[in-house]
Amino acid sequence: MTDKPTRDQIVEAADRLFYRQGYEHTSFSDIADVVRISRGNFYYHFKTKDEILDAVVEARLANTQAMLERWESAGKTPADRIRSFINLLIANRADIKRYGCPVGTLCGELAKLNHAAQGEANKLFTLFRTWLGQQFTLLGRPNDADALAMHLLARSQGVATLANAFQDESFIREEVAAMHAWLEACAEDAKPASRPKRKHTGQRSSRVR
Amino acid sequence: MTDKPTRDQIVEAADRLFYRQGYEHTSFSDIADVVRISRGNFYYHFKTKDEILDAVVEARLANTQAMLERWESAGKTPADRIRSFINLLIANRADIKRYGCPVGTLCGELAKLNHAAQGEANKLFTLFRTWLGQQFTLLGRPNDADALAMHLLARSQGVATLANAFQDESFIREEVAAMHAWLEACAEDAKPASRPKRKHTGQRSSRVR
DNA sequence: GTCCGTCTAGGACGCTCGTCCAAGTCCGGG
DNA sequence: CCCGGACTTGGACGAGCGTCCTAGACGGAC
Repeated sequence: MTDKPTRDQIVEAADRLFYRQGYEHTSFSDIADVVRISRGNFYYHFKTKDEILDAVVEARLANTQAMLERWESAGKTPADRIRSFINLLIANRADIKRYGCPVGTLCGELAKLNHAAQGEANKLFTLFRTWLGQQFTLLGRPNDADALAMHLLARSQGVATLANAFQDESFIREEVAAMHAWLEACAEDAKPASRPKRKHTGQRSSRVR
Repeated sequence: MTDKPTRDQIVEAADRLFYRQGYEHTSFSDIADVVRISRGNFYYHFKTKDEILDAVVEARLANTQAMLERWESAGKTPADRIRSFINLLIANRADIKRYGCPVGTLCGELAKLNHAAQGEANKLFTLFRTWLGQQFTLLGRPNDADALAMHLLARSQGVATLANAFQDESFIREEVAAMHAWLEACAEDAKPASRPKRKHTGQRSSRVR
C-alpha cells in the first residue's frame, strides 16, 4: 500500500487536531509529530497556518457534500434523508461527547478569533441548511422549509454542546428520539388532508422523551 | 465616585475579553490595556492566568445565582420564571449574535484546551439546569423536570450557536417564540385533568414559528 | 554519470506569551 | 517626620510560536 501524499496527511492530521484541540491551540509541532515530518517541511506545502485551515475546511466541505449526495441515493424518501442527518448525532456520539460538534466548535472559535476563514467555515453550516431545506420542501413543507432546517440544525448544535459539557451520551439518545418524533409530526402536518384536521394545529407536545 | 478595586477591574475586563475573544486568545497585555495597568501588576493580584479565569468563573457564578434569585421574587409563577430564562436570549441578542452564548462558548473552549477549570465552568450550566429543573417541578412536571430543563438548555445553546454563525438576530426571535409556545404546551400537559385528554399525547407540532 | 525538479531536514529569526522580580510610589499611623 | 504595608512599575527571563531559508537527499530522464 502506497502512502498518501504528505500534503493530504497534513490536512488529515490537522483536521483531527483542530477538532480535538481547537485551531489556535494546535501548533505546527503538534501536526508534525502526528505526520512524522519536520516542522520545516510545512513551508513547502503551505505558506501559512491559515492555508492549512483553508485546506481543512475545503476538505470538510467536500466530504460533507459527498455524504449528502450519498444520502440522495434512490429508494430513500426525504424523511429518510432527514433521519440520516439526525442519526449523525448517534453515529458520532463518542466524539461529540468528547469534543462537541466539529462544525459548531470550529465556527465558534473562528468567530472569536475574528478569523478570515470564518466565512468559509460557515459554508459548512450553509451546506446542511440548504440541503435540509430542500428535504423539507420535498417533504411537503415548502413554505417553512428553511425555518424547519434551521430549527433542526439548532437542536443538533444544542445537543452537541450540552453532551460535551455534561459528558453525557445518553442525553444525545434522548434528544435524538425527540427529534425523530418531531420529524414525524412534520410529515403529518405536510399532508393535512390525509386525516381529520386537529383543532389546534399550533399546539406542541411538551414531551421530551 | 471612587474607582473600583483594581482586582475587580481586572476580573471585569477579563470577563468581557474572554467572552469576546476567547480565553486563550486573550493576553495579559489585552487586559492591561483595558484596565490601564502595567503588565507586571498582574502578579500582585493573580499569580497565574488560570487564577484570573477562576475569578472570572466565580464572578459569573455569583452573578448568575443572584439573577436566578431575583427571578424568584414574589408574584411570579414558575412559568413566568422560565419565560425570564427564555427571554435572556432576547435581552442579550446583540451580544449573542456577535459572540455566541457566554456559557456555551467558554465551556466549549475549556473542553478543547482540556483546561483544569472546565469543571468549575460547567457549574454555570449546572446552575441553570437545576434551577430550571426546579421550576418545571413546580410547574407540575416532577417526573421529567430535568429532561425538560436539559431540552430547553439545549435549544438555547443551539439558537446561540446558529445566531452567531449566521449573524442572524431574527432567528433568535423566531426560536424564542417557538420556545414560549413549547413552554405553554408544557404547562398544559401538567394539568391533564383540566381539559379532555388528547389521544396522542406524544404528538408534536412541527410548527417552528 | 549527470542533471534537474520534487521533496525533506534542521535550524535561525523575530516576536509574543506567561511568569517573575527588584525597585519605587503612595499614604495613613505613630 | 518617618516608618511600613499596600500597591504599582517597567523590564528581564525562558519557552514556544509561526515563518522562512539553506543545504541536501532522492529518483527518473537523458
